[in-house]
Amino acid sequence: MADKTTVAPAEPRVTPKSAYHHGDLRAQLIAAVRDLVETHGPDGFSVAEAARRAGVSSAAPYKHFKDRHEILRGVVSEAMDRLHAAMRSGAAAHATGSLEAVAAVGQAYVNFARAEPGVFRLVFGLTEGHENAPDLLKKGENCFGVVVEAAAACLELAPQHPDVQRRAYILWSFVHGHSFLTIDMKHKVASAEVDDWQYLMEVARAILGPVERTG
Amino acid sequence: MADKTTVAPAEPRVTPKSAYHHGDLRAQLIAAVRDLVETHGPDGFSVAEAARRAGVSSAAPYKHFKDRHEILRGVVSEAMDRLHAAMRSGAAAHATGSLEAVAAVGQAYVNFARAEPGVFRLVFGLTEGHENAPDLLKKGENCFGVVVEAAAACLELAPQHPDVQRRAYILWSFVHGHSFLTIDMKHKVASAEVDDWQYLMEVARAILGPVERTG
DNA sequence: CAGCTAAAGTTAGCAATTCTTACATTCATT
DNA sequence: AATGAATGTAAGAATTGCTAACTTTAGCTG
Repeated sequence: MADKTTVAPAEPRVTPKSAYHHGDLRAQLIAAVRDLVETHGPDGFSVAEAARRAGVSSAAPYKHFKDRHEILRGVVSEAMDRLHAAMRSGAAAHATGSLEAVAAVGQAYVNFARAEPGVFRLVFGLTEGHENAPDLLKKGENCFGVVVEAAAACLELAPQHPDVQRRAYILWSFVHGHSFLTIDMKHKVASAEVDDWQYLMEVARAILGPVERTG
Repeated sequence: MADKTTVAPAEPRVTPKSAYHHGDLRAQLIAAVRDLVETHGPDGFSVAEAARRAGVSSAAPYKHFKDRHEILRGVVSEAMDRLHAAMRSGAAAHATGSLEAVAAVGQAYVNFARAEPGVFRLVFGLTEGHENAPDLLKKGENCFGVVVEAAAACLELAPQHPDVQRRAYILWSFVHGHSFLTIDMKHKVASAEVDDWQYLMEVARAILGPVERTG
């Protein structure tokens, strides 16, 4: 029944010839939910309100999504695609192997969190969506892969090297935590956007700088 | 009206003489909600279910809490007290000024997240509770204060020193991010608890180690 | 082009939830 | 004992998640 809809068509036929009943409701619902999550918080969202915004009845969404969680997963999936793209283009804006490239990946991450705190929180706060969604897990790992690649280039080691993996994870942890703390309680120390770059460079230098073997 | 109940009595008269109508419902509701949040996820909680578990009618909770958000805030407040205590006792278990003391604070943080992922997520994922709750903000800053103190002792500087603040924030970001990533997607790199200490020490060393002035 | 099928939408409705209002009970103090 | 405030219940309004049954339209086929 609703098996193929789980993964999402990804490309909604771009332009449906003559506007179905509605057009393509799926994308519009995801957009509406994204907006709701952003303005009213991750829990201040309802399928009914999303349907209302899309101009359809409250039962229509269930033709496209199994349940409310699947809609949220759709939002998360779309958001992760954008996050991934932002991270990649952040890295690409600097010389391969430079600390700046690493910092830029982190900056893209933080920028995303700042720009869409509600969605960001949803992406990483979704609990019951993650288990049944291997595609989301993979997208998460792809994002981590961008960090790994930048770190590997910086250390001039293979991405599979455990030292690279470990350091990349440390960097990711910092950026992830910084993003959350920033949007959560906008701590004084990390209030201004200007500070981000300084922080990111400092941490990248501290973690990737002098290679000291552990163990 | 519901002003004094915001902060919570903290000690509920210990043992009410002959069991009021109920005993002390407030603490029991918080406990029930904490359990629900832990088992069914942060969103899988309902006032009705909590009341059911406490053996009272579904309207009873509203005599103690203004609305469902205030109950959650109660859970968060209680959880932050425990987190704060754990962090302090973690630091106290090691020599003042040692890197181990810093790492132990982080370890306590991570342990909490692992032990109560649902509550942990609730504490830092609560959106509509934070604005109207300056006491929660303060408790959060108190937790940060533990990190600052440990870092200050380690660097032999005053806690107010900007260098201390900045480095403490970086450490906190890492631990915070690591905690989230661990419970979110239990990334392979950070699966075993044994790794925590190694990570924490490595980061503490990298951040607090050689004092290099920035700017 | 008629006609069939499946997709995509609607209306109606159930069960559950949040929160309010009005009422009942019990504690604690005088 | 009697009263006032705290604490509970019962009942109900509004909203939501989701299902069932029905209708419309798109797109294919003969």
